[in-house]
Amino acid sequence: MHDLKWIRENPADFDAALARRGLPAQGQAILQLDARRRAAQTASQDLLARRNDASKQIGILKKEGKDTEALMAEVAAFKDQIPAAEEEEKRLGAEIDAVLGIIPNLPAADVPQGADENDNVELKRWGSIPKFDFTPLSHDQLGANLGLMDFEAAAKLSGARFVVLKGALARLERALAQFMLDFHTQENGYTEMATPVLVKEEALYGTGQLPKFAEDLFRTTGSHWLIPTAEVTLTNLVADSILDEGALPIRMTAQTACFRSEAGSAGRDTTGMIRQHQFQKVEMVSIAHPDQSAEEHERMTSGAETLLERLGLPYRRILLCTGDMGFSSNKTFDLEVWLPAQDRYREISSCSNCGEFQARRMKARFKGVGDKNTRFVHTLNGSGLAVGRTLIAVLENYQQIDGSIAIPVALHSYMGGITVIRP
RNA sequence: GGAGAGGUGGCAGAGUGGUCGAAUGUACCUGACUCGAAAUCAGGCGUGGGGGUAACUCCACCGUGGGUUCGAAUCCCACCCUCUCCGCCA
Repeated sequence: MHDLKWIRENPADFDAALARRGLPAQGQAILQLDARRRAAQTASQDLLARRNDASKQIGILKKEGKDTEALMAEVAAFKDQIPAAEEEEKRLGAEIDAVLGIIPNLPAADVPQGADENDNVELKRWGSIPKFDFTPLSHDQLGANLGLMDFEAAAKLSGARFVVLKGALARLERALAQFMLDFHTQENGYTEMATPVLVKEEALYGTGQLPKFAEDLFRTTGSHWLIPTAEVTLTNLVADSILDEGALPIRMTAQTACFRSEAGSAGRDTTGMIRQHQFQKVEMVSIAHPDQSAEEHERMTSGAETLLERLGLPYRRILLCTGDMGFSSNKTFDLEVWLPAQDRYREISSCSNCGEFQARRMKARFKGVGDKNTRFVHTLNGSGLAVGRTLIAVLENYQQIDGSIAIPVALHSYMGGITVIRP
């Protein structure tokens, strides 16, 4: 959500930033609506003020035992205008909200201009790409050969884009999540949280998934929606609050199942575990002071990188261009892990600074000691990491010629003595 | 699911139709006293929005949404949430 006041004062900057996102100018249209809304507000408030004043007089007169007939008649004369005036104000307000609610965050100044992922900028690479003296298999082939990854069983239960893991692979998924959580909580300053995965519409509005991206989500027949990421629950924990400045930054992490309809992804990544309707993810969320959010963004991304490094998985860091960034983000780093069978890097983490965009939508503010006004916090979120994709990366990068998987040393203590998963 | 109680400012807690955005206490901030602190005293102390260069002023908000009324924290209706007891249950 954007600041109307700011748009009023900087309509050209607003439109220029929208243009960077490939969107048409909307400043003028918004400001016209805004002017109409404020006029309606003034009109309706004027009526209310007159009514309040008259009512107060009536109260005083009655107390003095005087006649109030004349005044009451006077109020009645304009009172019936009030509902219409309020209605008009409400209608225009809703109209503005509808327009503003689907405008994405504006890109930060240092985000490169671009149309799509081809214009993203690679910032760094870590690790050496493993060389195999055999043809490396894909994770789903490896999993099937091990007899521990079953897409047909999942299809029987749930249809396409689900998986059943078994034995050591189920254990590996659990080990990875636990390894990640232990790092975040013990070394990275995050507090572990366990949150619902079913949420109300308001929460999804707060983080920006709604109203625009309803088709990407699953919803219940009741009024709940399934979260596509724990970013939704963790970030919305500070919704409708005024935090003490000293409490910032607030760092939270959670492992949850994530649910995505993958509408519009038909035909992409149809085999294997890359793109599932349900997957485990460890998420990091930071609620930061505006002055420190850039620093926090770097810190968060580094944390995700550390996990990949400890797992010995080659990756690169990408700075997303304006055309590839998510709706709520003003700057996003993606981490992409090397997948030998695909012979390319694939996204395994996305770390975004949303600035005050989400905070405005969910009214998450802070106040310093002695400050007169509240300010909006900055919200950041990042995967640390997508557990399913990390499992894929471990399988493919640590595969051996006999089809066995060597377990990265960092996971040994989590695997109950298993150091190699054999067919 | 059944029965009952309740949702008021950071917290506690008054307020059942009228100068109530809301007593009082506490916490917090400022000042006085003090070498300093405590105690004490005085003042201040919610959020969002409109108008105004400003001083300032207006509107809304007492769980949420409707309604009654000249006027609603207070009355009526619906919903949500919390607590207690009963039933069921991972």
